[in-house]
Amino acid sequence: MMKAIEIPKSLIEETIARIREAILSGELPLGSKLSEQRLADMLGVSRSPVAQALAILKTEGLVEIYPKRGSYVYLPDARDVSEMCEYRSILETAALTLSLERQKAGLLSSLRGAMQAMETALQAKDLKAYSQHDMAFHLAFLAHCENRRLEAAYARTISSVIGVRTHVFLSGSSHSERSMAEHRQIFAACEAGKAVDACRLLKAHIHRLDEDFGASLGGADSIG
Amino acid sequence: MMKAIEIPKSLIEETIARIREAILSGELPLGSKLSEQRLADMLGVSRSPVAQALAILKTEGLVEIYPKRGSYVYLPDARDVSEMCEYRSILETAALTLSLERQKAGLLSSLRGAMQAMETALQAKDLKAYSQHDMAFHLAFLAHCENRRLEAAYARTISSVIGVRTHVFLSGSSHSERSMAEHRQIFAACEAGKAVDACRLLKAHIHRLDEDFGASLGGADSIG
DNA sequence: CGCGGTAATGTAACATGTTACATGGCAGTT
DNA sequence: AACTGCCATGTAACATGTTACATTACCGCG
Repeated sequence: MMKAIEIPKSLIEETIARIREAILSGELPLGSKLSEQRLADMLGVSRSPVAQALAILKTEGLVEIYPKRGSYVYLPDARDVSEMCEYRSILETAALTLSLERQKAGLLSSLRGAMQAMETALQAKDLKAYSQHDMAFHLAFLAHCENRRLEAAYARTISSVIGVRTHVFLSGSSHSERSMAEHRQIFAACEAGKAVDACRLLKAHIHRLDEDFGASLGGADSIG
Repeated sequence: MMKAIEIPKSLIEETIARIREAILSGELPLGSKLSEQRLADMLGVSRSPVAQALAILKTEGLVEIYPKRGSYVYLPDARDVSEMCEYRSILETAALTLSLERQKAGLLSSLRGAMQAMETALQAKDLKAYSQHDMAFHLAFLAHCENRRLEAAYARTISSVIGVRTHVFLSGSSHSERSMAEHRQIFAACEAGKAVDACRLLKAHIHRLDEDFGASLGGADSIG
């Protein structure tokens, strides 16, 4: 049987993905200037798809646009990060509660898989892999909550969190062992069906980024 | 003292606002086809700003884009509306809780103002005004929660809710008196500082749209 | 030395031209 | 009548040209 030929994504989608990736990986540092023309040249496309991509990334909070002057990678201050974490924890605890009600078995199975991968990565000291599976752990709540709007909203907001986390990682203010322990606790609460406890733990866990970001500001004035 | 001259908004912003308004008012019915060219002609602009506007409206969930084929006003089914309401109630109850913690006095004052305006509009049987002040009531929670991300997320999501509500209004399945009573209850709970009760009432109130939408589907097959 | 004006440059906003894709109808074949 | 492929049309994706705005540096003048 022949396989369907793969339809190439639109240039805009591709451009969005590339720029987002560059920001999340730290290749385009927080606060750095983005010229449509330069980005277009780098990616080998014209300015149109770049302009549209930046407009979309703005709605994700990853890019700030100053009309006629230029665009910049977002540069959160402590308050921004704080609000970001609070918002994220609102979405994620809601998703946790719903998925525990609606797809508990599937949720636990996904969480278990992510946790095992995290343990492995931690022992191998592979921080990148750890980070990916950490993300998978959190995405599991969204994948099983049976609300596509909530899932989409989370996807839209999580990018900027990852961007901050990359920055924190690069500045060396992260604590993987504690993080791992917290994930284990959250999982245990979910398994026991204690939604309220799980939410409390999850909220505290998410707000840890706040502290780490503060530490990264104090430790090294790497931003700006 | 001279007043600052007003800077004309960008065409894109203006285009977004116009198209959004047309959808929310029912001028462009749910599910109807949108041609970039026709919209550009109607608004007297070129296709570029229209294309960008549609891309943004897509992220708000107001428009669906099928590559190379055309764009359409969103056409939610019962499940979509259900998820929309659930998502909205997640954001709004979170905002209620936060604003009660952080700016209780300001919140109560805004709520009171909105409620009085609603009463007046109800007595005058001015449904349009009622609807606007109803919206102001709900926005008060967001305005006082001190989390700009949450506020922005709400702004992005509320459009599609309004679009559905317009449809419900037009099909005559709305119940303003009951709505008014619910707002009074929510306000009372807030005033008493009973956040949990207020959230429960608010959630039920928001999900009322669900029922009304169902009724509008059954009563008249006006969609599609 | 400070100030006002101006010119140069970078930038995106916007318009428009070109291309490729999706669709529907129609004709030709059986 | 049914099926097949072609063509006409509508559509947006993308590229590029043009314009207007914002910022900066500089220069001449007080």
